[in-house]
Amino acid sequence: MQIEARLILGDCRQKLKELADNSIDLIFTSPPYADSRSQTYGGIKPEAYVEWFLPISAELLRVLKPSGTFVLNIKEKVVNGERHTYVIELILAMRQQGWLWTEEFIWHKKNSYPGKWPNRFRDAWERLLQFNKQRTFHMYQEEVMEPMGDWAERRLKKLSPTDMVRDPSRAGSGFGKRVANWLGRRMVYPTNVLHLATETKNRNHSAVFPEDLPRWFIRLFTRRGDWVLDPFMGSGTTIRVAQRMERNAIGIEILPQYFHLAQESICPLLQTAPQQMLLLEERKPYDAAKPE
Amino acid sequence: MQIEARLILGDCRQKLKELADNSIDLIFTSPPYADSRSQTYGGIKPEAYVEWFLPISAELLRVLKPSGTFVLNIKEKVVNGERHTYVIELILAMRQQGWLWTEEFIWHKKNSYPGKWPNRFRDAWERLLQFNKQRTFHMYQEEVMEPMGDWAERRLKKLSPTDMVRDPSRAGSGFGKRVANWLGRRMVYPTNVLHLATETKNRNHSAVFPEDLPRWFIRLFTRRGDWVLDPFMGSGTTIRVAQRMERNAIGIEILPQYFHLAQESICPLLQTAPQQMLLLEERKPYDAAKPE
DNA sequence: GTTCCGCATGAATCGATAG
DNA sequence: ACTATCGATTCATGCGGAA
Repeated sequence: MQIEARLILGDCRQKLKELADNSIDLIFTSPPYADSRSQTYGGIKPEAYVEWFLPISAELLRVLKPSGTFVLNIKEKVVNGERHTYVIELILAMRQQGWLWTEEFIWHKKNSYPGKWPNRFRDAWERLLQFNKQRTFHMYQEEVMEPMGDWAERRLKKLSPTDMVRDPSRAGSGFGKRVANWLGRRMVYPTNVLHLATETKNRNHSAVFPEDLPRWFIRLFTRRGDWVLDPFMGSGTTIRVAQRMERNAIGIEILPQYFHLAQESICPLLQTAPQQMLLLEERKPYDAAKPE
Repeated sequence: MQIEARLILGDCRQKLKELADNSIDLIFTSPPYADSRSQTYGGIKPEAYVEWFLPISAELLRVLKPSGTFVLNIKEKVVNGERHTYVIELILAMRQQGWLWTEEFIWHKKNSYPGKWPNRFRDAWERLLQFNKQRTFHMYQEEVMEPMGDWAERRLKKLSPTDMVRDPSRAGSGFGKRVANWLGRRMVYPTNVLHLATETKNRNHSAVFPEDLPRWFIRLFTRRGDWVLDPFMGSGTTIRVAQRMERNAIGIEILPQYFHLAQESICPLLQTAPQQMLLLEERKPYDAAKPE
């Protein structure tokens, strides 16, 4: 299978227009937060954030396949002692644009060390907003299953008669369990809370998120050969992971230094390639069930 | 110190008006979520939720001290495959009312409701929205410090030793022995992610949050003798915890059966008291800082 | 006294079926 | 078409009794 990694240097507000309609399976990105990276995207003020992002999300809506998913990693800043409202305003505005706000995952940053401010604690979580074009979309839940909790060891050792049939007599909240279904089962489906540590080892660039984060969503929402897009590539974490997982990937980055960093890490053998289109070798089949 | 627990049977939309301006230090509540408890508050439709809540939050703004805090436990439902927007619309509307949206804590529900669906995973978190009247408010951060170590895992299990004495439900359960392990360990400030399991033992009331949840916020935002308010008391978890921690408390509940449940659990010795004003005995001084 | 084990239960959601 | 009801699915926790 030919896997392609297409790295584009430039402003995604323009470059996205070059992508075809309905061509992307998963968009995973972490855009510059308000007021940061002021030299690149013009130092977006929190008050102007929604207005700035909407033309971009409109393009993303266009290029995403109807069966595809857009995952937006974002967290609002504190401004004047308050959490700013630009993120929740963005959700409302994107729904007006036609996006469906399917779910909000929480990324719990496990190793964020407690700090101290007079009025608040250390911020240890970020939003992962899932948007879709349609109510039905591709989701490969089995790919992200996790080992069952310890309780299962003893729980499933012996099944009592009531394990087979549970009375649904409890009005409302009762649910009939079929513990027999769990025999031989070692894995369970995850929840919408992700516990991942932030990566601290890489000193060349400040990684916005750990590789496990895009990996989890790429597993969940794409298969080999699908297309992954990150319009704010940064140093290329999403694209690098996608490429390793044998997904086609498109990354857009406005800052040359980040672009080159991404280029180096994504295709070390082609560092000097003048082309932005990098064709990688065919790879052996990738077993999604086996962690890398 | 005289500690008061005032339980009010009725609709908080009316009963809140009887409370004095600027008299409450902490409001901690979990209002009926949209479409639930339909027989009491009229089964608020998600579309009408904000309109329904705003008169209540206006009263809460009036009764809260300028130095006080309002913590709102809430989570949006899924409607037609999407997360509904009434919660984030409520945040925007409450800011228009004059509230400051200071912070959003995450309650990670370790034992979330089971289930399997083709397009989503189990919902394992809820919002704890912190609102204030002013940028400066009372916050006693040292009261919720935790031992360093597995602080990411068993966050709220770690209470100060004095709590063991003051809180009968904790004492004598083998819990005190572990306290010894914490002594001498370094204490750190927590983050804005709380890891707690829902309590499944309570059969009388269907929608209880664990006692550790109000306890944590009561410690953080109040001192002994302060006033705690829960306008949607339910079976009285918040008020019961507040009373044990020697805070004055006011609870309002519309459903007689919940009200009586609360009354019984909050003041077992005065079950038959016709009065809604319960005056408890004077207690010896409580020193939260000093372990015994 | 511990440890182990059985078991009920919980702010759920989807798709199909019925009115 | 649009709303109401129903069955199916699923995992971790703490209590209480037993070993």
